[in-house]
Amino acid sequence: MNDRILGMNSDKMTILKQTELFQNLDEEVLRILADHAVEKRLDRNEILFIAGEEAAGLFVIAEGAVRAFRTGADGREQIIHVERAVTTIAEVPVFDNGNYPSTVAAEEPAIVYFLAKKEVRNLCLKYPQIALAATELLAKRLRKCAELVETLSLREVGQRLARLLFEQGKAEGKQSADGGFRFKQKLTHNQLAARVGTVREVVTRALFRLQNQGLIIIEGKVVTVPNPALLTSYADSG
Amino acid sequence: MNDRILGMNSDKMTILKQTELFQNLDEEVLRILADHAVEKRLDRNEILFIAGEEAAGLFVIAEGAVRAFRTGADGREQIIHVERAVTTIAEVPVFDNGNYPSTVAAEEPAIVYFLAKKEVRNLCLKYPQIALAATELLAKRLRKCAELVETLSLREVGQRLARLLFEQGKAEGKQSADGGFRFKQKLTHNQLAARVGTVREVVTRALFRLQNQGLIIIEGKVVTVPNPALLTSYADSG
DNA sequence: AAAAGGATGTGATTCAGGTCACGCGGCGAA
DNA sequence: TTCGCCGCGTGACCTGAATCACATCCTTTT
Repeated sequence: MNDRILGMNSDKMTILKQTELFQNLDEEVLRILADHAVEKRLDRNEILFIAGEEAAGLFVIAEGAVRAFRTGADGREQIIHVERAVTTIAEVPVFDNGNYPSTVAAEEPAIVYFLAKKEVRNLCLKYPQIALAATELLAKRLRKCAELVETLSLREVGQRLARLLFEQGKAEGKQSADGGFRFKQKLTHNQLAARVGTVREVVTRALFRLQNQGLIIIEGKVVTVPNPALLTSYADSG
Repeated sequence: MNDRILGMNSDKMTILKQTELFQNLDEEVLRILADHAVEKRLDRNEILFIAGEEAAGLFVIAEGAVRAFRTGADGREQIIHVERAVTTIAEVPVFDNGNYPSTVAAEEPAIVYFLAKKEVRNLCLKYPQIALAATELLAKRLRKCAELVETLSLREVGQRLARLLFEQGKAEGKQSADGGFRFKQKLTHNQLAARVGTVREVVTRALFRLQNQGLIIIEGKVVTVPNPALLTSYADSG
């Protein structure tokens, strides 16, 4: 039993260690942190917390992926960002002492560890590197968020979609010999819509338009971007 | 001369001291910081830096106000946030080492102090309270930004406008006896449009609709919100 | 006080994108 | 294998918003 607990916690420790926030902590501290981490498993689409709820702490995504989103009056979701293992989520309320800023649900089945706000703050006071890491993390998030604002406000759906596909390609895609991307699309049109800020039908149509313009090729679930540069330039202007 | 410089710098020091980021620093450090701060005056609408430019450091807004925005292909501006004296701006690139995430221009004539990235980072390493303050600042910004994303994506213009007016009222407005707000609108329809993510004409019309629904009363530049609760509830749902 | 330049109201028009309503095909559960 | 749920494709339609084009109006400048 003791053995099992130790085993579990060293698992947790190795997870925590992979986190941008806690990577610099030494063994001892990690162990303490791991001892306080409460594990929770999430089914796909299970909700972890809801925007506006009082925030007790943050979560480490140990396995799987989650999405942070806001829900409109009509039930439509706008995804703010998606995070996959291993990262933290819900740092914002830990540092600004507010409620959860968005709803978070499992995009894929996930395992998360809960860490109380107080723990994390204490750590920050004691180990400034964490605070530093946090600033970097938050700054990156903020940058992305500002970009999202721009595209939502200033670009049209086709362009937003183009950008998303480009990013997916760059991240997951292999370069074809000629410099093109090719990757398997794991998202449904509905999911794409939620990221791009629209609805399913519009995505379907926009994808066809992109194809007709020769910017992408879709065969089943496989997306090919023959000329990534063209795709971005489309995303950025007209 | 020496005297004058000292005078100027103690001015700067008192400004820096009012900043969320540097408020906890002691005299000595503030003095060093002030010595390195380069002052710059901005006319209304003068541009301080442009999105995508390499970022050399952050700015302290000593006087006036600036807006951070993104420009669309057609030249339309989407304001991300507005900051007025005394605060810092452009912290993001200091902490994540990227370029400036948005363009910043003077909303009102302004005086700013430039602080090199390196300075600020060194301070963070030496005085963890700054890093802590930075996390709080960034977290707040991020929260606001996420809210902006939500309204842009999920609410319509009338609602966004309603929310903006409500916030203005809450911030600048006096409570009438009956609990209503009343304040002088300092923004033109164009400026409102840039914040709310639309164009002038649409703002004009949306304002009339809000009036017809009895949510606000506009007399010249004076806006009255008879029932703030009604206004928010409109902003949040239907 | 005249001129110039914003700021504002308003109609007409166009259009992207959201809504509805189906049909169809695939895939997993029973 | 069959049933039923999703995910996808599509046409018809509706509507919020952007665009264009003017006509005031109000300040600010000269």
